[in-house]
Amino acid sequence: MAEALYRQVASDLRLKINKGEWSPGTQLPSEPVLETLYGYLVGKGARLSRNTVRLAMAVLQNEGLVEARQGRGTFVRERVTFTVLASNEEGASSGRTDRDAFVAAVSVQGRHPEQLEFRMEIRKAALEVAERLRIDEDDPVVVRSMHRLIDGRPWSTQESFYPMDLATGTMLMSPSDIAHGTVEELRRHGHAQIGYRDEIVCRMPSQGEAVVLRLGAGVPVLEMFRTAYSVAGPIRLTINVYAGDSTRLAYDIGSQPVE
Amino acid sequence: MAEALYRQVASDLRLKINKGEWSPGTQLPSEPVLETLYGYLVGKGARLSRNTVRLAMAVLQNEGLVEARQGRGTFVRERVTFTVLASNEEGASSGRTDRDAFVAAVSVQGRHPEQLEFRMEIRKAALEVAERLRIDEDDPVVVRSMHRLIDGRPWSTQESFYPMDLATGTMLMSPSDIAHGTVEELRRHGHAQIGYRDEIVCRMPSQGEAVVLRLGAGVPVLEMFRTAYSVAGPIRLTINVYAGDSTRLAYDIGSQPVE
DNA sequence: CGGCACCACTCATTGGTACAAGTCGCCCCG
DNA sequence: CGGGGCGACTTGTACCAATGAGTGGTGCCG
Repeated sequence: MAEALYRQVASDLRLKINKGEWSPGTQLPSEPVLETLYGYLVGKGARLSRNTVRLAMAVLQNEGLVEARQGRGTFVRERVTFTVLASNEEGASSGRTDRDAFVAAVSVQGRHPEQLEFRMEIRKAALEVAERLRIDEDDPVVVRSMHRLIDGRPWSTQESFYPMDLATGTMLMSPSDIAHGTVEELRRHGHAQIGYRDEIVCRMPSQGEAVVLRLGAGVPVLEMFRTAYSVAGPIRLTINVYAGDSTRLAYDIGSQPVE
Repeated sequence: MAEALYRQVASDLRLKINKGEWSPGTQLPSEPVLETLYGYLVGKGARLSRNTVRLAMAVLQNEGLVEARQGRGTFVRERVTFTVLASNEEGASSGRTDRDAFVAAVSVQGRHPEQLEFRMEIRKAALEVAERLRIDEDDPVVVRSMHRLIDGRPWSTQESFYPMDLATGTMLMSPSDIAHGTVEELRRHGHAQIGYRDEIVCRMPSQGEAVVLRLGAGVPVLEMFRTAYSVAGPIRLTINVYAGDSTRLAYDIGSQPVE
């Protein structure tokens, strides 16, 4: 066997998509059509079985190239990306809120931002949280979380973790948004932020994430762990999970040339 | 229908893996065994069809949780991650080479680094390259590329693009490694690097990348575009493609607390 | 003329079968 | 005792069939 039939079909379809022969949004031929269309691979006038065609489509879906909608058809996926400049957020001088920062950044790129489902709760710290905040596992932490949307599409989830001893007596314990922002609120209580470390990984989404972010098959997520520090140590851990197909993170390091 | 059978099977297997009931490296029950094992989902004493079981396994493979090897079995995937501190590389003071930086960073984490397949060629600039180097599409660029391995496993590919006018007359045109490093070589020719911008995206690998990096199904890649600047403008674009399941990028922004 | 029912088409799920191909160990034969 | 062959077991590929379920348009009926 030279190469599996379904791989040949997938490769040919992939080629057509990458060459722009089928542009984003285009509907692919239906499965029965593809059966006869690629029948020549096994013989003149022959047809492929439906399973073989579906295996090929599964490959492309897992690559995030196409998206199947039951009852409608299969379409070339189209996604626009939003760039997050992650290196100059949370400037010491700014009095703007986190919300404002997000709204401003998105609006500049000509999109419509939204923040949803703001929640505050108290949880026991998981291992990856405890390690970064330098507390013990299962120590209580304050969690403030939300979802973000761009142009009505789910884009990212955010969870911020604060050590209990820092949060007590501050507005961080309030179950609503803070007008002047959490960074400023912590500063007012003697925990001025001096910097942060971002750790970035990519992986396939969990089931829950796929639902919340409305990710199709074959779309990975970008996960960012931001540990913020005061001079005394960690004051916050923020975990952002971004839809991988519509997010670009940017960091400016050192000096940038004048434009 | 409550939920598709194959999804129920996948969910249950996923749960067992995540709970650590099956640790990394463990062999999963074979397909025929799973058919009977989960037969109870459709009725007492019943069996699932092999297709259903295989669909469930495909889900887990696409999530990067397990890895099937023909003739052997299906195994819980095990991967260790390597962290790249991307924010303090290429310091102006260091005389170290790029190679040394990689080797040192990996060795510190107790692993064995390798660099392979060094190549130099001249190509026409693709759009994404031309935009960042601020040259015209199809302008010639010097490309220097390599693969990197950790503990004998492919880990990342790197391609560095230099504008033709900067590279001519420098060692960048030589088809071999530069002892003092490319940053230093450019500085000697009047193009001192003052900073860079990193852009990070994640996506599913192309077929070629999956082969070169030996990625199993369901493993995404992290792609980093690093545009380096002198005071006059862009002097280099480096594109790194990392195996997503074994890479963590880190950026330190602002001050870090003293340890 | 408006709304609803139905049909035609799409992909989704599940069942079955057969054979190919890779891996490994056992057993027999030299 | 050593080595090769064979067989058992694994996943991979390919086919067929039937039914479920979502979408959209057409046309009939009130």
